[in-house]
Amino acid sequence: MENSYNTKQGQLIAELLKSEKGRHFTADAIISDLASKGHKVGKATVYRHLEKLINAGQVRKYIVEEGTSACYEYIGDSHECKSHYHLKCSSCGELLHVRCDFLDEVSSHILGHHGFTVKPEKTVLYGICKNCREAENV
Amino acid sequence: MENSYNTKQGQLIAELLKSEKGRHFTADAIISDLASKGHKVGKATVYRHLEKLINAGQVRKYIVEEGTSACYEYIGDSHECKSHYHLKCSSCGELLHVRCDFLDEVSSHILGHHGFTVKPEKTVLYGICKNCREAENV
DNA sequence: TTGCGTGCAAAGGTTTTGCATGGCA
DNA sequence: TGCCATGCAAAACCTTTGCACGCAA
Repeated sequence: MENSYNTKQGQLIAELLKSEKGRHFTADAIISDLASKGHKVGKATVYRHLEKLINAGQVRKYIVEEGTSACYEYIGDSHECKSHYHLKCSSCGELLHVRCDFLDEVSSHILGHHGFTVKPEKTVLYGICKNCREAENV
Repeated sequence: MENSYNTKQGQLIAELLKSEKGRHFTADAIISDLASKGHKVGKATVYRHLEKLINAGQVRKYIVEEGTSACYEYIGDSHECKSHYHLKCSSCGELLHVRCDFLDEVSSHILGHHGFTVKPEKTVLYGICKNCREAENV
C-alpha cells in the first residue's frame, strides 16, 4: 500500500485542488486548468490520482445532475468536515458547507427511526441557494 | 407541445412504471420487464418516453451513483411525494424511500437558518442500511 | 535497477442521435 | 395523407484499462 512515488503530476493535481478549497472541479477542468498553466497531464493520470486522493480522504467526489461529469473537491487532511452537510445549488453550482446542531439530529433521527446510518460526509442536499432564489424570484 | 400520438409502446412503458409505484427502474430493467411479458421495445424508445414522462412530471429521475445507470420512478400526477427523501446504502446498494414528518422539518430548518431551499426529490442521503450494519457488525 | 507512474489509444458502459420505416389520427 | 413514433445502429460521453516507455528512489 505504501508503494507510491512522489511525482510532478501528482503534486500538480493535489496543489491545484488544494489551492481552491471549496471549488468543485471536473476531471476535464483539472486538465485544462493545468494546461493553461503550461502543464500537460493525461486524462488517465488525472483520474488515477483523483482515486488515490479520494481513498486518502483528501478529496470528495460528488454526483452532480444529469449524466454530466463528476465533481471533485479538496476537503483537506483534517476531518473537520466530517459532520458537515453540503448544500449544492442546482442553479449556480455553488457548494455550501453547513455545520449545525440541528442537522446532527437528523442523523440520529434517521438511525433511530429508520435504522439507517447516514454518512454526512458523503451526502449532498440539492436545492436552490438564497442568491439564486432571490435573483430568479422563484 | 400537444403533438403526440398515443402508441402501444408509450402505454406499455407508462403502465409498467405506474403498476409498481415506488419501484426504481433502470432503462434496461424496463426493457427486460417488458420483454418478459412478450413486448419488445427499443432502447431509444424507452429513453424518449422517459424524457417525456419526466417533463410531464409523472416520473422522477435519480442519479444514484456515478457510472451506473440512472433510475426512474413513477411519482404520479399529484405532488404528494413532495417531501420524500431517499437513503442509499453504500454497501448493498439498496435504495430506501423515507417519508417522515421529522424530515419535513429539515427542509424548513435549512430554509430558515441557512437560506437554502432544499429539493428532497433530488437529494439522496448516503450511508449504511440496517441489514448491512448488522451483517458487517460495524 | 526496480517497479510504480505516465500517456496514448482502445475498450466499456450509458444515453443520445440519424435515418429509413412503421403506425396513429 | 401528414407527421410523429419506432428501432436499429452509430455516435457521443465519461471513465477505465492495456501496454510500452519514462522516471522516482
